[in-house]
Amino acid sequence: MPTIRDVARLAGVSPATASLALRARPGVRALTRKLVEDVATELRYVPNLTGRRLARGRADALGVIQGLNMTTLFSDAFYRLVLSGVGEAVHASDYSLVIAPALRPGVGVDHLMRFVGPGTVDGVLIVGVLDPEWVLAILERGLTVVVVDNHLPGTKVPAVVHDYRGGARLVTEHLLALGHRRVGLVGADVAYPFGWETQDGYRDALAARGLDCDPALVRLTAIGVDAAAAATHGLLDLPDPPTAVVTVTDMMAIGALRAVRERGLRVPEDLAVAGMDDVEISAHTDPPLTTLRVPKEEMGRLAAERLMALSRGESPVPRIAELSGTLIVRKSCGAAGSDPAPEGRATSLGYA
Amino acid sequence: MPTIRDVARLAGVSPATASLALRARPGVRALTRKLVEDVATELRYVPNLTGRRLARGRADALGVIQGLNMTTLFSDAFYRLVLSGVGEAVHASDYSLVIAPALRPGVGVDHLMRFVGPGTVDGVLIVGVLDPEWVLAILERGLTVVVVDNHLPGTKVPAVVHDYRGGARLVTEHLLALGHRRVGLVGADVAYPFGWETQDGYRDALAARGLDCDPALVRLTAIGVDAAAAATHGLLDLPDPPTAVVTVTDMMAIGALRAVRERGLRVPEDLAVAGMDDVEISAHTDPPLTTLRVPKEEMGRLAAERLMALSRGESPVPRIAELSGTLIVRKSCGAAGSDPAPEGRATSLGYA
DNA sequence: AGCGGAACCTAAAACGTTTTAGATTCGCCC
DNA sequence: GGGCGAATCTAAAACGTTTTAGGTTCCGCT
Repeated sequence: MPTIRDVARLAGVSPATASLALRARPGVRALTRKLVEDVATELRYVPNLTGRRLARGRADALGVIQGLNMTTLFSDAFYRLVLSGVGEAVHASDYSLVIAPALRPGVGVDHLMRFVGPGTVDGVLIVGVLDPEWVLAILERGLTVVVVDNHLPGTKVPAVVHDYRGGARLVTEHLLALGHRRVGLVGADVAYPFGWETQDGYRDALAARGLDCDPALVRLTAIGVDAAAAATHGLLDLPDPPTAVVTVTDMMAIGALRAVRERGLRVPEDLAVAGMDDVEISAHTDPPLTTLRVPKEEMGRLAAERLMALSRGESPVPRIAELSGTLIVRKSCGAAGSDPAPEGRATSLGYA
Repeated sequence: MPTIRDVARLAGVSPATASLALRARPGVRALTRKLVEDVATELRYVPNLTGRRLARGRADALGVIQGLNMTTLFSDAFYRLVLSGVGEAVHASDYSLVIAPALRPGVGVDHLMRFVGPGTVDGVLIVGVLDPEWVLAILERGLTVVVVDNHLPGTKVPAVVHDYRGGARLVTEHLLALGHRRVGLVGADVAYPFGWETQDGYRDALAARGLDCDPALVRLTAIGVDAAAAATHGLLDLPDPPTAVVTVTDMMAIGALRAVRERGLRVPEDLAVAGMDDVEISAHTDPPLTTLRVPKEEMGRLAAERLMALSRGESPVPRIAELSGTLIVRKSCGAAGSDPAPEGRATSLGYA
C-alpha cells in the first residue's frame, strides 16, 4: 500500500505538504496541490485512517452498543430502524460506525471496550436498555455516552427518548373517540420506562374521559407475538370482554390479530386492535394496523448527532430530547383511514 | 486516558514488558504480570486499538459494504439476518465490525474507502449485489473481498451464495406434489443471479414432472409487496388461472396474500402461496407461509469466517461456497405442516 | 570461581499520519 | 538592490502500541 511518503516523494514535496494538499488545506500552492493529487490518484493512494486517528487524537468514529431488551440489534424490527438513522447521521458527518458485540452472559464492559474503547471511537451510543451499572462503568472508562430509547433517571447521561406515555394516550384516545368503552391493554411486563409509560398513557386517556380503568382489562406480558396472542385470548375469555385493545408493540398487535382469528372472530368488527411502533410489516397485515408511528430513524439520527456534538466538546441542551409519535390510521380499528405514506424515502438504485 | 506507559511507570517496568504482560505473552514472570495487571485495572487502563493497529500493521476488523439491491442494510428483512451472522462470527474472533455508508447516487468507491479503507479494516464483505466495476475498484485499492449472496462470474472473487435454483425447485416441487398442475411464478425482474436462478429452479421442477411451462403463468416484477400483489392479480385475471403460486421472496408472498384477500378469495383453498426466504414475519402471516428457509445467518457467518481466513493469508476452498435452504411447511399451501422450530436461538436477557 | 545458558527485562525503532514551529522563497515597494 | 511581509514549504515531534534485538540477572553445573 502506498503511504503518504510515497506520494510526497513522487511529487517531490515533503509529507507535510502532501498531507496539507490532499486535505485541501490552505498554505499550499494550487499547482503543487494539483501535482500531489495527481500522484495520489495515480498511485491509488488511500489515506490510512489508523495513522490519522493516532495523529489527530480522535477517531471520528462512533460505537453502537446494543441494549439487553432485544435479541440482536440487527434482527429487531424496531431497533434496526433506529440504527438506520444512526448510520445516516454518522456517515453524513464523515464519521465511521462500529458495532460492538451483542451482549450475552459472559461479556462484560471490559470485553466491550476491546471493540469500542476510547481511541477507537469518540463515543458510544447505547441503543435500548442497559443495566445502569454498566453505563456507569462505560462512563468510567472515559467514553462519551448517549442513550437512545431509554434514559437513566438520576444520572446526567444524555438521552434521546420517545414519549411513550403520550403515544399510548393518543392511541387509546383514538379508540375511545371511535366509541369504544371497554378498551383493553396488552402491555409490556418489563422493568424499564417503556413498560410503565405505556400503561400510564393508557390510563391517562381513560381518565381524561372520566372512565375507570378496569384492572381485568390490562394484561402485562412478555414482549412477543405469542405472549401477546395469549394475553388477547385471556381478554376475550372475560365474561365482559373488551371491544378494542391497545397493544404496545406492533409485533404484539400481530399476536392479537392471530388470537382473534383463532377464535373465528374478525378485526375490527369483533375486536379493534391498535399497535405501537409502525414497523415495515404493519402496513401489510390483515387488516393493516392502526398504530403509532414512532420516529425511529429520527431518534437514531438525533442521538448520533448529539453524540458527535458531545465528542467535539459541545453540550446540546436539553440533556434529554423527547420526540413524539404520530397516529397512523389504517384498518384495524375500523376508522376510515386513507393509506398513509410509508416511512422514510426508498433509496432504489439500479444495478449496473 | 492512561496509556501503557503510565501502567508501565507505575508498575516499575518498561512499556515493552507491560505490553507483554497484559497480553499474557511468555517471557514475563508471573509475579510481574500480576503486578502489571493490578496496576492496569487500578488505572482502568484500556489499550488503545488505534495504536495497536498501527504497530501490528493489521486492523483485526472487517468492513461491510451493502449492495445496491436493498434500501438499507439495516432495514432489509433478509440482509439484516445475514448481517447478524456476520456480527456473530466477527466478534467471536475478536475482530471489530465497521459499517460503510449506504450506497447512494454520488458516493463512489473512494468515498467508501474513507470508511473502510486498507489499514482501517483487513477486508470487506460485500453483502448483496454490487456493480462488478465497483468490486474491481475495491480490489484495486488493495482490500481483500468476499461477496455474500451474489457472485461475480468470470472473476476470482470468493463468494458465499445460496442455491436459489435448487430452492425454487424445492418449493415448486412441493406444490406439484400437492397435486397442483397450474403453478404460477411471481419472479424477480432483476439483472443479477437471483433473478434467473429462481426462474430456472421453477422450470426445473416443472420439467422434472414433464410439464410444460406456460409463459402466461410467469410474471417477472419488481421485488416488493405492491408489485407482487399486482402480479398476483394479473395471474388471477387469467382465463385459466393458476391454483398455486411461487413467490421468490416472502415479502412478495405477503403481496400475493393481499391480492387473494382483495378478491374475496382464500389461501390456500383458492390459491396456494409459497414464498422464499423465511423472514421473521413469515410465521405470523395469515395463513403462515410455507417457504424456503434460506440459511441467512449461516451465510453471513461463513462469509465472515472466509474473509478473516483470507486476510490471514489462508485460501479457503472452494472459492465459491454454496449453501442450500430447507423447505418449511406451514399453512399457506394447505399441506398439514407441524409448526417448525423458529430460526436461530433467542438470546433473551433480563434487565438488572 | 568460572562458565553457559535460560529467564526475564528493556531501549529503540517502527507503523502512517498530522501539527507545530521554523526555514525558505517570492514578490513588491521604496 | 535591500528589506519586508506574505506565501509556501519542510523537519521533526507526536500520537500509543508492538516487536526486535540485545542486555542483564540469576541459576546450576563443573
